[in-house]
Amino acid sequence: MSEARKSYHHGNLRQALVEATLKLITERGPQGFTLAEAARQAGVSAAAPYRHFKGRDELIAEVARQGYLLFGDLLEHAYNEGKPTPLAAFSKVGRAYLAFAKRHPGHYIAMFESGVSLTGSTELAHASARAMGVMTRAAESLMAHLPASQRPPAVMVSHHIWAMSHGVVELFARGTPGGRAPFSPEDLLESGTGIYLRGLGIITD
Amino acid sequence: MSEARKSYHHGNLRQALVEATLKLITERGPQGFTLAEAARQAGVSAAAPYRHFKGRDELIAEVARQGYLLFGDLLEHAYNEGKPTPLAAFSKVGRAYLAFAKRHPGHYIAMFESGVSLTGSTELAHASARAMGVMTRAAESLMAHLPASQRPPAVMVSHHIWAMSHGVVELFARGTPGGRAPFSPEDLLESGTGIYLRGLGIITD
DNA sequence: TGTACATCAGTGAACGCGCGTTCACTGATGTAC
DNA sequence: TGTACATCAGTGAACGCGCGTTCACTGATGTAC
Repeated sequence: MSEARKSYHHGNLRQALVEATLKLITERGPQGFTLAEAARQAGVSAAAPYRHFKGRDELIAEVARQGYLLFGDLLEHAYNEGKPTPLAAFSKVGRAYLAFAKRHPGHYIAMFESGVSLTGSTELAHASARAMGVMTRAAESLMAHLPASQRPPAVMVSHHIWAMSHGVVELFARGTPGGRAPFSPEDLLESGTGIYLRGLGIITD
Repeated sequence: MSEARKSYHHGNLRQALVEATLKLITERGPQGFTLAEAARQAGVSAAAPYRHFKGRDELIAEVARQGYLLFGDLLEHAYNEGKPTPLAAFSKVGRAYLAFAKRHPGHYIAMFESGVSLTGSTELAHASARAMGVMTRAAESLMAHLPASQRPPAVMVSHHIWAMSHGVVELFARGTPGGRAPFSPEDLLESGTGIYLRGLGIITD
């Protein structure tokens, strides 16, 4: 990290700033990050970032954008077009959600806790919509064989799952409030969605 | 707000600072709050808060503490010792959770989004544990008549519900990410917990 | 292949700002006698 | 009831700090001919 540059030009400052931001956000939270500190970590003067970003907010938005892209990719990969079975694929998506939050906390925080506005940028909105679309598709194929009368809208189901996943991440996978929980985040999410799916009539035993 | 004081002494500066903090947190987020601004809103010099709090963090912790107390009271009241039925009481608790987050956003943010540490203060930890205890008791009485073999631990169930509630609040009841949702937060939480309870075997139809 | 020149991506100094915190102080209040 | 005095809860000035941002600048790179 922050090797002394050989040349006057950095080479890839834009991405270096993104990575410094990830590190800072992970260590100090969404507000502990400053443009000046990111520049410092990239081994560059405080004015340099302005060659690549309009300002602080645009840098965070870029981090969030990259986060949504990666998130979408991981969810797509986990879903794998619903193979081998819709239920197995759905479970994998849930696990992928939690794994993403744990392995990429900086991205997760930029996406969901930084106050970044999805309406601010078309690309951001698009990246976000794609990721959420995977969850909705997973819910849809899961319910394909339920009688229409007892089949709630797929978007609603994906929102339920999203809410529970996000709640587990925020309350139990991070440092603070629920910290002393007797169950791991993974167990909680797995058991929670299990009960939920039984309620939907998708699991019966 | 911030009436000119008549006297040299404020009278109730401590609580006035708490209220200014609530207002600031609500309007600008947990980090948009500053001690200096809170003092200004209370009509007092920037040094005055130090007569009542050691510093910024202690003021936020006090706001969180009051929040947990109020939260606990509201949940207790909603639960009402499980009357008229455990199921009805449980539903009321869920609605009370969401109502609290909406009606007292400043408290909610201080409690769950400010990074305040529960281990920092015994009183805080106690107030928090009491509020969560209500949810666990509600889950317990709800499951009292389930056969032991298919009855998950009450703490686990209350964590599931807590996670889903928190997720709904963060994603759909606040400004940003899920903003454009086709369902209200209330509907989402109601339908989500309904499906979950069916999965538990508490609702059957 | 060489050269002139435009453009790009940095620098470093400077700015104004608001914050958190400390300090010696002073006005107001409460209490002992 | 009056007075002396201790304590409490404010003031206001000052500090050091780091931030975001702008600006004229300069070294490095790319390109037309």
